[in-house]
Formats: sequence, C-alpha cells, structure tokens
Amino acid sequence: MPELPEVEVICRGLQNHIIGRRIEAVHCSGKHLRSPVDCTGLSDELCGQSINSLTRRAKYLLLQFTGGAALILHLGMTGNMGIFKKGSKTKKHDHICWTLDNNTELRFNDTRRFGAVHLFPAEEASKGVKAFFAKTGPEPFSRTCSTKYLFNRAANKKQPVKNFIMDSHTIAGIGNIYANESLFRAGINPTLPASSLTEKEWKRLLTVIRKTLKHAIQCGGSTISDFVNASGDGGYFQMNFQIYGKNGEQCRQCQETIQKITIGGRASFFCPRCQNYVD
DNA sequence: CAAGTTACCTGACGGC
DNA sequence: TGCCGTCAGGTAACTT
Repeated sequence: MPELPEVEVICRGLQNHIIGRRIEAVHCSGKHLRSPVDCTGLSDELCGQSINSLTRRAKYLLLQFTGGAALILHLGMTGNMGIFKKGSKTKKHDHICWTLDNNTELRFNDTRRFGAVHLFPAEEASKGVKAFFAKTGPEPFSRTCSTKYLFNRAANKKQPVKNFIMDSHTIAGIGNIYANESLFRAGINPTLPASSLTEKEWKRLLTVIRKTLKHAIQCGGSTISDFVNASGDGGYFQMNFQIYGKNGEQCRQCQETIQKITIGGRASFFCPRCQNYVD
C-alpha cells in the first residue's frame, strides 16, 4: 500500500488525533510482523508517556514521546494506522493497539505482516533513531536531493533507472507506483542504465518526481485495494494513474499500446513511443 | 562491490 | 463450488 504519499497522508491525518495524548495501554495480537513485536517493551516504555511529535521519514513514521523514547513504524505492503473509539470492534489483522487518554485507540493493522515496529528507549533514542536512518537516502523534497546528487550517484551504475530511484538508500519514499508514474511523465524509459541519463534528464526526472508525489499527497494518496487515511477515507490519486497497471491500454499522450515488463522482479509499465524504448 | 534473487505473509483473482 | 497458480503498494538478507 504505502509509498511516500500514502505515509504522508496517514501521518498528517493522525497528527491532530494523537499529538499530546498520553499512552494508557498497549495491546498486541501476538503475531510477529517482519520481526517479533516486543509488546512488554512497548508497554513498559510507553505507558504514561505522551506523544510529542509524529513525523514521516522515507516510508517510516516516527513517534517521539515526552520521556524521550521513540517509535519507528513501517507499514510494509498492507499496513495502516487508524484512530478508533476505545473498545470498538477490531478488524482482522489489527496487530498493535495503543490506548490513548481520550477514550480512543491508535491501531496498526497489517494483513501481510511485512510492517515493522522499532522501539527506542529514552536513553538511546536519539542515537538509535539517527543510526536507523543513517543509510536512508535524502527526502525527495530536500535540497540535499539535487539534480547533481542524483546525477553523480548514478555515475557508473548499470542498474535500470527504475530500480535506482526505488532504492531507499538513494532517494527516500519512491515505490513501484510512483517510479512507474514518474518515469512515464518524464518520458524516460525505465530500463535505461541509471548512468546513461544526462544531467538534463535527471533534472526533468527529479522535477517530475516531486510534482507527482505532491499531487498524490493532495489527492490523499492512492487507493488500490483498501488504503484509507486516519479518517477512513480512501485516496484518489489512482484516478490520475497514467501508466501503472495500464498494460494493453492506449497511452494517454500518443495512443500507442502500453507495455508491461518485469524489471527487478517488479511489474513495470511504459509507453514504447513516449518513453523511447530501446531494445 | 554492484546487481539480481529470494524470503517474509495473506488475500484476491482467473483458469480449469 | 473449489483447488491451484499467480500476483500485489516493501525491505533486507542472501547469492552471483
């Protein structure tokens, strides 16, 4: 489900509901996510603490608590976070539930359990969080993420440009949907070696990535199967997909038939004309 | 070291 | 109806 725009939408949607709230209790399903969940640790560290901030970094959510502890959450492929009335009916695959001090509950739901939760106790939180993101690439909207940075980093990389921009160590937050969409909108073939793009092309691609992500955030993200924000509403950026999932359909720009191929094991869509496919 | 492959998990869908 | 294979928004640990 969640790439940068979806995580950003969840983050913004939750902020008003949880910032300043105190954790009263933590309950877990007992099932492991990508790794086992330390429910006792979560409970011991967080109960009685209030939430100071909720921010997004890459596709992660970062919660910081008054006592200094921090929590990093990843939503995997199918994860979501929502606010519910205390004691209301839970859903299948609710795995972690934080009871808040205003008769509500923050719940983490994740069907496929590819999500993750990392707890950083107060003493080691700032160091731990820093180390956690040490290898994470820059945010696409940051100044660090410049045309020059991408161009230089792509030098000598034979890897397809699509994989290159989906690598979180290179640039944060771009997953399969927005990689496909951005490359189409920039008129760049996804299979091209990253090193083959000119500086001018990197400039165009970066501009388009930013524009696409921003637009998607404004649309409330993309809802493919069941993505909903904190209020339970789906996003509608999927209405704006130009290329993702459109194999066999006509290109919106030139009427050529959109092709589907596999790059790096992931479904990839492109227009052979607009994206100048070179075999 | 870079790049490709596999594993983690559930559910939806199409073919038979 | 149901069984089976395939595929799905991500990431990291493997292998080559």
